[in-house]
Amino acid sequence: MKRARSRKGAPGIVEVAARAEVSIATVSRAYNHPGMVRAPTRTRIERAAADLGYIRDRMAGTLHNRFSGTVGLVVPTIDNAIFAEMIEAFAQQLRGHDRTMLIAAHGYDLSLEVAIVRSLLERRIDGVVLVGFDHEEIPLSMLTQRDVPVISIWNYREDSALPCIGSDNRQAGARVTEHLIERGHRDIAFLFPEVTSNDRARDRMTGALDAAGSGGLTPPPERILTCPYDIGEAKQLARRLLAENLPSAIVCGNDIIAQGVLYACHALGLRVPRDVSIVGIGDFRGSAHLEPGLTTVRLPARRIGRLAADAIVEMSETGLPPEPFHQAVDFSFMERGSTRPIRPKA
Amino acid sequence: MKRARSRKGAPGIVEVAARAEVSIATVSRAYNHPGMVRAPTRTRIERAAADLGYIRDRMAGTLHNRFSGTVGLVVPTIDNAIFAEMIEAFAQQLRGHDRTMLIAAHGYDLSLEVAIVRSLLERRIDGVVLVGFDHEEIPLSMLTQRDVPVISIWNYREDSALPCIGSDNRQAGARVTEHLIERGHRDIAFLFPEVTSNDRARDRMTGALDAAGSGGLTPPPERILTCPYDIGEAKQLARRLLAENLPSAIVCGNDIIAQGVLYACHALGLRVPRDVSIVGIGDFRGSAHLEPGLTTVRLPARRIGRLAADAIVEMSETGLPPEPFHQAVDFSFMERGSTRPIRPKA
DNA sequence: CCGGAAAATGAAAACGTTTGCATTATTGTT
DNA sequence: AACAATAATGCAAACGTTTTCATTTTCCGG
Repeated sequence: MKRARSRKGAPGIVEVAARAEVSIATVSRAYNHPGMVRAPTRTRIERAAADLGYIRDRMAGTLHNRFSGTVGLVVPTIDNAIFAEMIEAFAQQLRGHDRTMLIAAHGYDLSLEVAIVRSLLERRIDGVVLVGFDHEEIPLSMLTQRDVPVISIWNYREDSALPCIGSDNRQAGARVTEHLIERGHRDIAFLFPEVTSNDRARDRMTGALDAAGSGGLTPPPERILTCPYDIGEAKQLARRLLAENLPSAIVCGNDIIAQGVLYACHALGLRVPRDVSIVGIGDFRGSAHLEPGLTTVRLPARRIGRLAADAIVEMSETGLPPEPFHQAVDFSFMERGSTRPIRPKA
Repeated sequence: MKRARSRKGAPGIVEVAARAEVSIATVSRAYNHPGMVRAPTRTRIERAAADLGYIRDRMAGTLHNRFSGTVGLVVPTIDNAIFAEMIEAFAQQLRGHDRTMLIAAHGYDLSLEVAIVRSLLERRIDGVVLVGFDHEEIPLSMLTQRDVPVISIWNYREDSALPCIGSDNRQAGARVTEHLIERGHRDIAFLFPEVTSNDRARDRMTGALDAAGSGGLTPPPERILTCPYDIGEAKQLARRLLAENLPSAIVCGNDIIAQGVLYACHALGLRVPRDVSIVGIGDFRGSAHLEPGLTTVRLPARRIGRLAADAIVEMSETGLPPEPFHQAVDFSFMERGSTRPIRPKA
């Protein structure tokens, strides 16, 4: 049984107006268009508000305005090193714009996204940021029907239907693979997460495999493995792979998998990079400090978060698509200790 | 210049009511008290709503109700392995209660908390969850003045002023230290994060040092170091410590520091646990899979998140303090490969 | 088939703001 | 000092719901 709490000591705009001896309209303006009210009046109002401990009710305002000052962020998961970085940067940048973040995770279950977007819409968000390009049709149409700005982040495609801010994951996958090929590696294994309904992983894998092809390599099926996003499971999978038939190098779909693989090497007494080279993708916090440091590609998570915040706020204010519509944010290749050149076997 | 977007195709309750040929009151009831409207009517309404693509505006309802269905979570940072786990569990559990999470991070700057709490209050949250016990007076009083439920999570004290759900960090600190002492370690170094305005770290350190004292140890000042929450910096700090004057064991304030220390050992060619034992606190994702596995204390992050969600929702519904007011959630000691017993030097 | 109780529905008044329009105060100009 | 022009303020009508109270409909036993 719900019991409504009494609105004990919460003064409203009316109380402030009374105390400052002005109308509520003036109080409202003092907050929303400070330039419109004379300095002395404003001071009186500020004083009154402070005395009373007034906190305005933005929800009430939202009713009249078109804007709630709240932006939705929908991610696969919060509990992920590199998303977390992006999320934090996004939230912080939003605060700078006097906006608040509503966040929800769907755990890679796209069908959950519709419920989530719906719930966001019920809260009258000013915009939504989604991760990647794989989405169901319904949530997208719900958003466009209501003219709520949407952007896709993390991945980049020059021809995406949604405005996007992110790195080209195909290139990232290609980059690390090329690095290995350039160094003379020919027997390369590929460990990627499940790619269904995950365009980032899919693009990375495509990029990696294409690069292999361009390098004259055709990795046999047993060299292409699906691996969960989890250090422990990656480690276990890698142990089997490494024990059976050691490749000369391993391309990992992300740094977490790479970390698992590296630990598997430690556990098996294999030396990295002497016995096997490892590359990751992402450059998670800590990847640089592994022993040896992980060769990987740095995805600028914080930058993407900040840019996304700026873009979605601007879109909600102008009502226009962002400029540029497709924004590629550069990644950088980080060569560290986990890879080394090999002489091709004669 | 702001340009208000037109409310293009967004039907309101009025449109639904018209199409279903009932009054708006009935539509409202169909959503909020389904039992109150006859099945055929309800079906007509649902049909109409679906046809129109109606999404209710909870903000408008909030105006009349006391509740917004939104709960605030204020954390030091989102970008932290173990908080992220808690956050995700919290958000998920909230969704189960048909609530949404507003989250904000203050980056260990408590003075920011007041701005954050204020901003939450402006959004009419139904409750706030804070991390730990170190808080400024103002945000707390703002909350109590408005009768907004608050709970503190993560840490536990049987006499805290705020209701709390968390583990006893003093005990956690003591537990890992005792483990080392029991195994014969006498020269123990302590690496803890800055403890000002961080009661969790402070309690862990207190616990660790107390345990040392009870074990007859009085660690000299050069064995007690302050270490940032960062793998790289911890690694660097540890390199110096280990090179100068090797202790037989190291107690780390959290698993991130422990990870840095472990990498420092690898880098220096020290074998763990042969040359030095390491313990952490937290049991972050991945700590089990390090080589060697990290001996640590598992703090049940997800459980805390879930319990917190349940508690804050219940408080907002009943208006009563939670039961129990002080909830200790057990941690478990995880003995793994990073520690070993030593024979005391004769 | 009726009367009365119970259940379902409707009409209208909130909720706390913002803003268009009307009104009043303040300038600056001769 | 008087007048227009302009700036500051107030009044009252939104905004999209929920809920109270009154009214109508349904249900049921006689």
